[in-house]
Amino acid sequence: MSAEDMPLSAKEIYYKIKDNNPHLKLSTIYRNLNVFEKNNIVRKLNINNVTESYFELIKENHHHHLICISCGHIQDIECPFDDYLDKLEKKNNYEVTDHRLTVYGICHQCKKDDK
Amino acid sequence: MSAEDMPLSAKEIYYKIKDNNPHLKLSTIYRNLNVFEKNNIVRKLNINNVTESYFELIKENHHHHLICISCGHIQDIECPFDDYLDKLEKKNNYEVTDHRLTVYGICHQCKKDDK
DNA sequence: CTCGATGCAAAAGATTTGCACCCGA
DNA sequence: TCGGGTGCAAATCTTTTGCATCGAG
Repeated sequence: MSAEDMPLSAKEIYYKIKDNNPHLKLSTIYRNLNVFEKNNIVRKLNINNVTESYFELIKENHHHHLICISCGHIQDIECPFDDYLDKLEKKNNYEVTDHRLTVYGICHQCKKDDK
Repeated sequence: MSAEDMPLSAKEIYYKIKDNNPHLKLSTIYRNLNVFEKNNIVRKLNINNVTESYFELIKENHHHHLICISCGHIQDIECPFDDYLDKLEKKNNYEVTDHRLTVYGICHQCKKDDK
């Protein structure tokens, strides 16, 4: 798996790899992705109204996603939370382990194209 | 569908309804949920590491979710965003249409039970 | 009777799994 | 030779769909 910018679905990875590894099957990709996920190398993302899962390399910098509902483009956004999660944790008597923020919208390009 | 507190999966709805409506099939439930979703009566949720979709009634108050990864309990949390999304919109030249925040953790009860 | 809702069974699509095989250490 | 990784095919699970039927108006 290369240092891809954008998260990819298993099938996208499959087609991307196909040329160089014509024999690599989709099941193998899923198998490896699962191993990677268990070892915190990739993270699985679920996107609204999209049936397949997407996978992204876990980078050093914690971030979230801004997704164009028109073209499907995904970009990273900074985590806006400072002490919010600590407060939430205390307020609800939870031990917070993870959080996901996903913002959906229409990107600049798609706004233009739509006109 | 009753005024359920917690989001339910199609199957959970199915079993919940079964006693009173023994003939109602899962496919019908999916069909109705899809209609409800199109008409903004229910919202479909994707939860990390959970394969089925969950459905919640759309309430007046905009909110997000705090989910216990141990027992699966889901509770509403307030939306912490004030002008953040406006800024994000401008900064990225997006037209923001939706956003989801999901916080995962271990609830008080599960923390206790684990000991 | 007519139309929309539902039952029913099969299809579709994503993901997983069992088993056999192959290849490198 | 051994063990892990992969191919392959089938299974599994969720969700959707086509078609026939049922029932309220």
